[in-house]
Amino acid sequence: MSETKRVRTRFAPSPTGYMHIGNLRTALYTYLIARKNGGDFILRIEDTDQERYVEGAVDVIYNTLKMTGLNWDEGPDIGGPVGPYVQSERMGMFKEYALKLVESGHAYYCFCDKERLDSLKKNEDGTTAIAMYDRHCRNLSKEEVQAKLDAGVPYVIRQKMPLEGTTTFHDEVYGDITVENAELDDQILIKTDGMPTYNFANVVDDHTMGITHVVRGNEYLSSAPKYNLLYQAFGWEVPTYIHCSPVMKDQTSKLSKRNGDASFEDLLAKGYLTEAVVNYIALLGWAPKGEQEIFTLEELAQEFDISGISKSPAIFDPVKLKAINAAYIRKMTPEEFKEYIVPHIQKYVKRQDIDYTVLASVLQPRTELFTDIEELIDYIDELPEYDNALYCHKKMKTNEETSLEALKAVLPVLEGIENWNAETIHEALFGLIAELGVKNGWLLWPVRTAVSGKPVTAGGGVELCAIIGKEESLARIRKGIEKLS
RNA sequence: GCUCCUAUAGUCAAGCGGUUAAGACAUCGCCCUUUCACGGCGGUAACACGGGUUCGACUCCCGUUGGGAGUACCA
Repeated sequence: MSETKRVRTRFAPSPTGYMHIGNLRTALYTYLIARKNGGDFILRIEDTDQERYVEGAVDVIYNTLKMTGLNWDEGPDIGGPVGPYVQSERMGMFKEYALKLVESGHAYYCFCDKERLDSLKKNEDGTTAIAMYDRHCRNLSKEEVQAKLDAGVPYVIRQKMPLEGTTTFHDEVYGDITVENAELDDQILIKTDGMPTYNFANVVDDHTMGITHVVRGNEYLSSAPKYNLLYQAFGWEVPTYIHCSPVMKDQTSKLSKRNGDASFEDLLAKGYLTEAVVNYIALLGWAPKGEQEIFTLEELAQEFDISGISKSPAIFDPVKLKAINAAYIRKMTPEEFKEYIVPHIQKYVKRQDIDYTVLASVLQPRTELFTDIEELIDYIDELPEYDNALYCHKKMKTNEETSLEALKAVLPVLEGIENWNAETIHEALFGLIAELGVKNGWLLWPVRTAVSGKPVTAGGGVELCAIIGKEESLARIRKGIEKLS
């Protein structure tokens, strides 16, 4: 292992139409490892499966990575020294590499047809047999091979696995893993159509692109020994492997498209901030050294360490995501939050002549997701129907009588305010409180109730009045007085 | 079936043979307070089980059980 070799990582998604959270996490870790080490982050599109190709899927990949800030240094759109970066454009080279392996005795031609292969997978009694190729063509003589080739018999090229001994590979998160070579299937490298299988293309691509750290899901853990053998057969340096455990929906099932919460897009649609999502998934399967949990992407690039990646599957917890989202919202400046929330307020509130600044300020500490705000602002357009019982509050020492008294005292004071805003209202009402020598709640609770008609609101009486304006506030207080009389 | 991986509170997780077994989210209580939040303080809650190894195991080994993955001319 050369210490000075520049770190190069790659994210190699298949364009399947949406960005799975587990995939995005892999992309994030891949990116972070490159950045942490001052290396290159490469994007390679693995589109060799024409059947699964989805229109526009590549854009989803681009857009997601851009939005989350996972900027790539080389990729299909920006090029780079080891292109092309789209696998389907690299097809020409693989067969040559496979032929080299045939020559060196690490691979061989196989002429078995599908029928014969299928028959191997079933026992005479119909039960499923060991799903391994029986190596029928492994020992054909040069002449036999040539004869079949000349006759134009379709073939594949298979990897020739050692029959005995063991193969050990090293993974940065799982450590050394050893398997019996006898367990390894003589996997297909080149298909009948001359195209490489994923397993083969991946190794060749990673090597020719100079990838030093391979980050991927741990579903590849079992194929890693085969990869290693391939690298060795070519005489190539084996990259550093980092296998990540899956992201789960619950104890037994993976996060899936069906659940509607598996993709990055879905999360955004639910109201989550991209920074919060990135922050959360970083934590899902990785633990920072210290106790800080809220990180910007730049901070993550500093803090990230492979040793913090965990081995067991992690369950995606929307509640924790929500808490992190809330932390991001509280971290915004009041101006940022206002800018962010006003468009959402306008989805639910028709009136335009309200004090958005005060409204935003009372909403900010109470908003975890912007989709939560609807019921916090539903009193603005019109006063909800409410029962006089709402005026009774034990702790505030209020009841219908005291409330009537309070509202009657409040009305003229508010009427007298020229410049209607939160400060002047506060000043006026607290002046009245001092004058009457009553508890804050005794006066303010009825105001809040009369103005909102709700038992729970974002903001107190002063803020509510400021938000809905003088005219509307006075009208609602008069209505309250009327109801209580 | 076979092979590989994995196992600390409800969840994410720290821990690398000797700890009062961190922290965060959730939950509960208190304080603050014009409601609810926010904020502050505190509480409940975990080493899956059984064998070893060791003076000593959450930590190492072996099983069992639970969970995940692989076993394609898909990626």
